[in-house]
Amino acid sequence: MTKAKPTLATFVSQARGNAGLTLRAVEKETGISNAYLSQLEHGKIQTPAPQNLHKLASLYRVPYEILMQLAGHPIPRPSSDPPPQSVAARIGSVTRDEEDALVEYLQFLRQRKKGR
Amino acid sequence: MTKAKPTLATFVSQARGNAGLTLRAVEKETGISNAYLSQLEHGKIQTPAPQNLHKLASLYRVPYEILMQLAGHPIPRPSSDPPPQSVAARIGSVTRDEEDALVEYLQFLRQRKKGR
DNA sequence: CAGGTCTGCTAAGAATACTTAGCATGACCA
DNA sequence: TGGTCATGCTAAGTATTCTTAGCAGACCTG
Repeated sequence: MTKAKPTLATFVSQARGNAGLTLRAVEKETGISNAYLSQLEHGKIQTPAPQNLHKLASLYRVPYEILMQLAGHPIPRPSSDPPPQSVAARIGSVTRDEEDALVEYLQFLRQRKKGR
Repeated sequence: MTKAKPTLATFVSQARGNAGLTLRAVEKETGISNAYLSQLEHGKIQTPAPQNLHKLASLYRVPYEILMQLAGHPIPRPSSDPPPQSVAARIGSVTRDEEDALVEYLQFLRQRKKGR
């Protein structure tokens, strides 16, 4: 019952194994050097670029989101973001129309400041 | 009425303007150095880390996805092809770790669908 | 003016993603 | 045996993100 969470390294390594591809085959397909792929599968890379994760995801046919998550990258969610602290304090909770008006006002302030 | 397609630099710069924040205020909130923010707003940074884009997105109250897109990072396709059938076809031979990851992914999908 | 603070900017350095070059092992074949 | 290839790995170098340190101008206040 080991629910050991997979690391990015092990996940990518096993995914390649399942696909039955060699490092150099992956290199040929993705343009990512086999040396780098080896390092990646040995956990020596902390945060690979999303671009590369995407290439590997489509090649291995695994969800891109999972690689992103395992890499520690924030995943773009359709759900809205929580209210930001400092800005929230500045503008409080407002309707969308009020927010638009406030944005205009802030732009005006900034513009005037620049004019000086 | 010509809506010029914004670069990441201009977008982030204007977003900060709209929020009425200084570079150092953003630094204080996000932990990203003001020097780097300045470079970012002048187009001297090509692909900022998603982690940093996420911080800026929530602070400026702009969609994270937009920043990702402007930065050239691949974004997960909304719901067009959530479960890759190639993996499903292979499920009989996946490892336990991969199975766990798949379960996580399905939970993520359900939650997202529920979210909005 | 003199001194202080706030703003944005840049030069230089540190950290690290990623590549190039090449080594070691093993399989296959004459 | 000897040769050639395929495979994975590592050392060293390059490129780029991100930080630290500090400068220059604008705005105050005395």
